[in-house]
Amino acid sequence: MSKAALSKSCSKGVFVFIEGAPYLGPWVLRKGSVLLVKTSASGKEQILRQVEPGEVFAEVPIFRDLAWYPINARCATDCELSLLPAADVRCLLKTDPKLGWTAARALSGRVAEFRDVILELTLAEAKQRLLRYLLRRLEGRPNAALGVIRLGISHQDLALLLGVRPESLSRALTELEVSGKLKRISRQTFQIFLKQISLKDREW
Amino acid sequence: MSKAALSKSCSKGVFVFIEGAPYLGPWVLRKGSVLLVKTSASGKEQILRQVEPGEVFAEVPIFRDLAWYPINARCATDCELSLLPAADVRCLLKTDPKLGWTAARALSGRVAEFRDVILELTLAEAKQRLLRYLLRRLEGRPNAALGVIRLGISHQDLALLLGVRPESLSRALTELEVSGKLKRISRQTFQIFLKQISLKDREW
DNA sequence: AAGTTGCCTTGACTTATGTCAATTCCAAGT
DNA sequence: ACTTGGAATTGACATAAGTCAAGGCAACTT
Repeated sequence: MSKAALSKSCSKGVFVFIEGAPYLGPWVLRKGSVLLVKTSASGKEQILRQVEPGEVFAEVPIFRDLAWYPINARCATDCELSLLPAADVRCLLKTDPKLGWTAARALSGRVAEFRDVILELTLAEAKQRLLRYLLRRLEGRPNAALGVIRLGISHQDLALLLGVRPESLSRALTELEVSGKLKRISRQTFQIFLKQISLKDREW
Repeated sequence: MSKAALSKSCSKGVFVFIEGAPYLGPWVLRKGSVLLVKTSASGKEQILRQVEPGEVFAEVPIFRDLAWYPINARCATDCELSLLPAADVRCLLKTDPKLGWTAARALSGRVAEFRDVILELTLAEAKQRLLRYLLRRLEGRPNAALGVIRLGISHQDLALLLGVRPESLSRALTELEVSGKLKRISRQTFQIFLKQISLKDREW
């Protein structure tokens, strides 16, 4: 498999690509955290996805034959990335037909993810969304019982991810702290008190 | 191609399948309108997609190996449907490797759709969402210039689709009528005055 | 035709979240 | 240790949308 992956380092705040830039291919995030952001004509922003190390992003245009990246990708932290050149990927997909099936599996996962984001946005309110985000972050970790989270993303960006204003996020955090569901250790670190979290907080 | 499609007729309001029911396979909508609905634990509902004739739905579980339908499918009107049995579809996908590629294309379209729904929900407010929905319905039609729309969906369901309460939809409609952007001909039919619609209404 | 039923609409009110300005906090650099 | 600038918080207020209750309209039944 001659995957000619092109490596790149980006520091915090830098855009890996912006909306409308020529589509070079999907990226693999090796280290750090990347945010996929859409900016509206009126200047509002929404973060569609927080990419974790090991994940692939910007793979959809491969299948839709788009010549441009449809969104912006900004580094939330210093990052290390690899570009998988579009031509190579397309070639690979043609030669090995089984990869089509693999791709379909991956994309169906993305559909499910986005479906959940939609439900989250419409069925839960801001405070609950924040709590559920923190819980999800806990689940992904090995020592989930401990209940300590390092955000790894600025409050501003987290607000965009949750679809609220930074001020609202700030208020939601203090409310959760007052109600005993979490404790702020530092701006980036929280302790979550799982015992104080009811089923209603976890469910839609 | 031995597609053993199983035909079925459903009348308005009937569920084609409900969340948690054993996964039989994807469906093709031949006639009518089907709504894919998620119900939250607290009883709130959100419509994820309005399926139009000719479209396939509930295909994601094929690729995710789900044994149950993850959402509800309700007929908004009397419908005619065909079931594509899961076993047959899986078999077909194995024998013809090119289909994996086709499936990936279809799924990437669904990802883009859902991405747009997320942006719509977070970047536009209710009145604008309604107007944009109506405009989208116009575009899909041959005589788009005419500017007349038949909803084909109850106001209640449209509200769920837009992620608002029926009352809010009602108010949004009257506001759009007052501002001269549309005229209610009947409860189901509207005339859209394209000249009165600014760029801002169309953009995010 | 009158009555019934199920939507849709309207009105009055509440609540969540947005907005904008003023601080305060914190971390990086001098 | 001090300075400084960006980020986070807080307060006061505005507004979109939700809630609940009442009324109206239209289609169907008898």
